[in-house]
Amino acid sequence: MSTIGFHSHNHDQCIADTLSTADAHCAEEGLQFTPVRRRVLEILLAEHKAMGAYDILPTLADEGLGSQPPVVYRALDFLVKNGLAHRIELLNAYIACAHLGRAHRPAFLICRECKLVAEADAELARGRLGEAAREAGFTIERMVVELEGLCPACAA
Amino acid sequence: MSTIGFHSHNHDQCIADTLSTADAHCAEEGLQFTPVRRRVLEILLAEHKAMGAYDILPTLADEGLGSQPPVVYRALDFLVKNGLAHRIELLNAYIACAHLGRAHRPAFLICRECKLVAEADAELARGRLGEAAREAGFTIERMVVELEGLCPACAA
DNA sequence: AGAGAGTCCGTTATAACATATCAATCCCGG
DNA sequence: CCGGGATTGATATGTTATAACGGACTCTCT
Ligand SMILES: [Zn+2]
Ligand SMILES: [Zn+2]
Ligand SMILES: [Zn+2]
Ligand SMILES: [Zn+2]
Repeated sequence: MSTIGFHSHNHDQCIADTLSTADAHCAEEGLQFTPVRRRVLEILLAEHKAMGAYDILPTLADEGLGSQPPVVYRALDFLVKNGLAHRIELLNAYIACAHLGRAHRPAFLICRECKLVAEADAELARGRLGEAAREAGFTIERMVVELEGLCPACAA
Repeated sequence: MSTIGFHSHNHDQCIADTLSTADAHCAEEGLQFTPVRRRVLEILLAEHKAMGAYDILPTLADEGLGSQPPVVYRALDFLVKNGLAHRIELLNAYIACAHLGRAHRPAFLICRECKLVAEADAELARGRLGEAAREAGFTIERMVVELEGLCPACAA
């Protein structure tokens, strides 16, 4: 799994691909990909950066899609629950999933300088830590792995 | 490194040891371990659970040690900066360090049922994930590893 | 002693993030 | 057409965190 986000790429294509994959996924699963939900995903997709709920809200409001916090939080809950977006705990913010369609346990690389967020694979972290948890009798239900630091561009 | 928190242990001793280690550490480093700061650490030490700033505040207020949010946040910042406590991002809460004095990169096992938090070693997670970050050109400055699940007692 | 710097603390106000609740609407199968 | 489930609208509130300013104390240098 690559760490999309720090690599330069055709981002318009990246957006289009993700949206069509999301459409297909929701159709398959019988999920209602409503205008609010779709637009929130589009807004998140604009950049590979995390956005707070209150960053998203004004855009939604301008477009007449709802102007109160619950509207955006409900949409974000839907996206997160269905794997279309992820919540970044370190930032209290949300980001579109960069690996839509592929089952994955995300880990995040967060640049403290430019705020870009790349998505990597947390399975890579599980090995010995998973063993340690098992030895402690702990049942892992959710892993949060977030690495803060400097992306290649900002380190240079 | 053991995962203190889920094991039964002499907790009064656990508290006393940690406080005296903290006293010694602050003396060595020339840090001012003021009454507010010490009391906040004591409050955190009462249980191996994470507490929010606003859980701590009333106790402080009752004792005349400050009744406004900045008081407790400043104390928590001090404790976290100096390694005497850790912030749990998943819970927006704080916990006393269970491995005071030993250099460590903590990972947390958080029971969603009883809210106990155990501290394990995040180095265990670094191996292949660290490689992946390096390949992406990402410089890790801070790791947040938090595992939510069920502790042995609650799983039974 | 007095001036200046540094650190900590008290206080007010506000920012930022998130949810509870209830009513209205839409949509689809029976 | 009707009923139930999901979604949305709207108001209010709850929770977490910081900005900003001034006062108290201590230490140091002159
Ligand atoms: Zn892209
Ligand atoms: Zn960067
Ligand atoms: Zn620790
Ligand atoms: Zn438990």
